[in-house]
Amino acid sequence: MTENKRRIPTQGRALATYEAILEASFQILDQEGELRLNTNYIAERAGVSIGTLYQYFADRDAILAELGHRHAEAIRNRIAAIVSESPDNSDIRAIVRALMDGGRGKPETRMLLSETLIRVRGESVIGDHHLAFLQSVSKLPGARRALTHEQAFILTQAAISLLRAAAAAPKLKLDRIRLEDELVRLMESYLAALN
Amino acid sequence: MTENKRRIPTQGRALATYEAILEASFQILDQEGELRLNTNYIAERAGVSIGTLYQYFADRDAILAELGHRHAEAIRNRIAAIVSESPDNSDIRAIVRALMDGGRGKPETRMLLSETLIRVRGESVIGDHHLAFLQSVSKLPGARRALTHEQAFILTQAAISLLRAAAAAPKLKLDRIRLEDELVRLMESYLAALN
Amino acid sequence: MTENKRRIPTQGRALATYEAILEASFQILDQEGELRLNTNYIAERAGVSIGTLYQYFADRDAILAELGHRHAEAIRNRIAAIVSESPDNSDIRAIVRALMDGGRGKPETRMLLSETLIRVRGESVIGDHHLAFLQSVSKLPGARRALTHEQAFILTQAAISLLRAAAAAPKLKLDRIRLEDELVRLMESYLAALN
Amino acid sequence: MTENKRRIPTQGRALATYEAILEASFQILDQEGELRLNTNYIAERAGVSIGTLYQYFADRDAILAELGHRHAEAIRNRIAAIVSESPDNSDIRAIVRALMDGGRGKPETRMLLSETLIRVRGESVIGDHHLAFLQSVSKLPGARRALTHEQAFILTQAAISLLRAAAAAPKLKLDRIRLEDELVRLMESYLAALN
DNA sequence: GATGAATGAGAGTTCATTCAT
DNA sequence: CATGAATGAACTCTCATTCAT
Repeated sequence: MTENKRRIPTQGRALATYEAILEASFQILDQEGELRLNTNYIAERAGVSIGTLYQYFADRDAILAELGHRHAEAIRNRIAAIVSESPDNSDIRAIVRALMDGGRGKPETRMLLSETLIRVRGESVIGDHHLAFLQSVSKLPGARRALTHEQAFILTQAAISLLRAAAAAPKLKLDRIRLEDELVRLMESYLAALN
Repeated sequence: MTENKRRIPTQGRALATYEAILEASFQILDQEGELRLNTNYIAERAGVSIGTLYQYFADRDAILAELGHRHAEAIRNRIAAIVSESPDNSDIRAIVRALMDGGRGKPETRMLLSETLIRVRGESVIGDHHLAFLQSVSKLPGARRALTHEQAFILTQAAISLLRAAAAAPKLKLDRIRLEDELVRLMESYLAALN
Repeated sequence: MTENKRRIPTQGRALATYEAILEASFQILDQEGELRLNTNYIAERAGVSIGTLYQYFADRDAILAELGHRHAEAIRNRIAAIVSESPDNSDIRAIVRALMDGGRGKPETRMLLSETLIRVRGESVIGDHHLAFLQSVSKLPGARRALTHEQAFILTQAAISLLRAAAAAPKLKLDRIRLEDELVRLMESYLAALN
Repeated sequence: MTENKRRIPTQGRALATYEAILEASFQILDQEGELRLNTNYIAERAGVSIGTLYQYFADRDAILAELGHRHAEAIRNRIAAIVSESPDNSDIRAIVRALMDGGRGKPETRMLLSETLIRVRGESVIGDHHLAFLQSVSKLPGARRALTHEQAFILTQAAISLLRAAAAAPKLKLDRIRLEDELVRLMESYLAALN
């Protein structure tokens, strides 16, 4: 809110411009990498002038932040959807899968968006994830006790962090299915150990 | 070795210069952040000319890589030392502690160095960590079976990744002791689950 | 056209800037020599920022190329004008004179511009000269037969090359009138020998 | 003599070093192009220290000049040899052939060496060529009269200049045999026209 | 609101040359 | 004589951002 120095438009053409800028940014990020993501190029790809871009976003980071924000929201929605669909069955695997598949773009892009969000918005973001994550986890049979700050951190960040590490090292060619299995194993065993 | 396009000196003055450049780089990174780490400033702080800097390092990344290399080596040495000192007692906690305390600088700096190393040197680095890590872990009672690629990845990267995440969000003010406890718990329970 | 990575402006202020950069470049080249022709100095003399310069020209060579392009065009126009004015009388001397006098600047500068154009744009340029040149030459009484590749090369390059050589050695203090006479003699005798 | 600020060695090891520097320079020029011809690299390839290089050559241009000097000398020797072998038969073709084949290296390299010599030593060089050239030409039946400055220039530079132009535009793929024929035709017809 | 020309600090890098050892 | 570590002026080019129109 206060972080975006510019108004977020809610109507018509202005909204379309706003979205075009974000979409262009995402495309560049996903297709050409972070190095090519500069404001002039974003404006060009979005079909607006650089001046217009700055009418909607205070600076370069604001664009990145919004992109990261939406990415995080997509993941949270996914988790929420999974949980609401089958509240009894909601388990670790569903959450892990949401983390792996949620959002758009290549794993590297998704990683970068998560990173960026943390970098430019700081703590609050992790708080967001905490919320969605813990809400889901707390419904699990094995999560009775109150969690310490550090335990919550592990629960909410372990899978994300490891997926990030995996995305950062594509040369390792980790198998997605097996990785999912191991992440589930990691978290389930940790959850069990907490009780 | 071959990655450094410039000669690594072995004698007197040149070696001192080489070290001065690395030391200055580390100081800047630790005290002023990555943004201020530019080659001109490094040279200035090292008390050498920019030309001298480029006689020892092919480019900016080469400096970062060497710093990361040394950081990783420090951690490996630490792990090796812990294990060799009390081979029977070597346990997960010792390894986690090595990861948390090994190397110099603020957590953020250490994180950045690990990152950088992965970014500029790629896979091989993770391989190095794998080696040191697995050698230690494999001596533990609970690690009998052959590990899959993905399991090894989890074992070697979980603690590192989470420490990285913790370093990236200093605002969370996580307690180091408790975090260590949880990391140990996480890994021990995972190891147990693997058998 | 496609070689200029940056947009060529067609409107007011931008066009003036574009021309100012070219004019400043030409002045520097003509007055201070190629060594002083660096982008910062060009921008300074043109009264624009270095950033502006790079908005219109992809790199230093692009400026030189455009200068060379205009120079070549000036010569071609001159030849065309001479030929169209007195189509019957158009002779070798008119062409040689166009080569000697066409374009602006000192002989050294003109030579350098021709050179540069060839260096950065390659063959196509020579092709352009060929065209203008041969069109003129082919109207002469003594040029009936079809020319081989090598003959056309001699016809189009002999005068240019020798003028270049003359410009490169100002210490020889060659007399322009006499040089013109000899170039005419050279080419007329060659043309005669071709038949 | 006065141009080389350093002594030209005539004995043993020093001479070998001197030659090694020149040879390395030539190799670099011919194989890797002018851009890679920097003093540090020359010293490295010559197997001497940069300091030693500067013991024998006042500056970078001095090396280039000596290379150009030797190149010109090779051509002169060639012409002299051709003429002395068959003084009766010595003709334009022999001279043109000497210009085309004399010296070592690719056409581009030879061209560059000629250029360089002119650039760094100026007029005197052309004088050298004049000498050798005119001596040969004056023995021809068709060159009786005294030549003007400009006529001598044409005679001595036409073939060189055109060969230079040909070397500068390798894309034209001019045929060496045919080009030789045309150069001979050009010069013979000019010589005839002079009488 | 929208435009896009203009800005300019600053980054990385090269290379001829010097001089203490 | 030879070494090679050190120098630093100079250069090209990028990109986030501003502001007059």
